Amino acid sequence: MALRDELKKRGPFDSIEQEVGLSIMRTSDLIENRIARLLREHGLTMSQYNVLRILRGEGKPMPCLEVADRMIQVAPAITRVVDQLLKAKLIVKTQSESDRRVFLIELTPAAKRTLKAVDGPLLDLHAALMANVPKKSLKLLIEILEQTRDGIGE
Amino acid sequence: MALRDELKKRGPFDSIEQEVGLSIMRTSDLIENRIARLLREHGLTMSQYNVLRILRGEGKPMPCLEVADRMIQVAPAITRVVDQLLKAKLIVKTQSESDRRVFLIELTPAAKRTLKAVDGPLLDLHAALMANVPKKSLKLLIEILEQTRDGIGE
DNA sequence: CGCACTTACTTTACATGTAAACCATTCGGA
DNA sequence: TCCGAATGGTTTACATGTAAAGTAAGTGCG
Repeated sequence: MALRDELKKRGPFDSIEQEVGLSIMRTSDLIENRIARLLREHGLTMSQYNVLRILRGEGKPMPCLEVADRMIQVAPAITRVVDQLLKAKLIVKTQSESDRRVFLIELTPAAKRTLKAVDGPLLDLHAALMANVPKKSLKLLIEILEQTRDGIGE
Repeated sequence: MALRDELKKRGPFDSIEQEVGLSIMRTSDLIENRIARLLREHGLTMSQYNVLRILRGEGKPMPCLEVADRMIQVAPAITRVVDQLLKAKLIVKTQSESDRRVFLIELTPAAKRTLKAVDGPLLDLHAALMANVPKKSLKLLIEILEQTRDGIGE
């Protein structure tokens, strides 16, 4: 369905650029909702999952802010997510000995199990979300979006 | 820059579908941030602006939930935004006489002035955000994203 | 007529994002 | 060596999104 109808918008868009912007944001929203719902079934929120995923990718303890940096998130947000994950016993936090300002976080075995349980369904979900779009369009989409982001960079 | 580098991701993506999903979400985020910043200069948040914009589009008083519906937002969120806009004297709220459950909201002259002041800069911003992308790609983007959304619909 | 059901909102509780101010620790340089 | 600046985090305050429960006011049907 055309975006204009989805949004029950009366008039036409003011410009094609505006329509593209809204289109990207709307599509993103739909995808996020679906992913969030899947993760919720496993007791995780998006940002909690992201922290765990980054820690797994790294494979060893990481400073909080470095995790935040990879999520392109601001510091206060990480502090809270880390607190939640600590409470859920999905990570452990230790003070670095070489620099006592630094706190390192690390996955617990329980977190690793949870991640493993999420892997398959999440991959399936991504595939399902894009099932309607031919591979060729997907490649094109990646290219155009990358080009778009390059033009936005602050 | 490739998404993988932007996210400082170590390994490759697990699938092209996943990469597209992340790419859409990341691009959306960048756009939203820029728009939010512009609106903030005019004392508005995204959702406040959206409410005002919808009211202007309608041109006459509207029930709260109908506004929420067009924003694809859930009821509680609207209640709060409406409260803020009331406090900022950008809308007025009256109880419908025909159905006393319904509360109608309407723009104040101040809101109309604010909207008018935002129109130009916002249109310029949308154009600037997409300046890097050829018109043809924009049209393609709209098509592919629409196709994507059609495949997601719940 | 009267009671169950729906509708239009509001309230509360929780997760998240942003900005600004605040600690503690470390670093760099006079 | 001592002090101010930079760094790693936390806290607070505010806007937003979601879910769930509650309230007030219509609607429908026996």
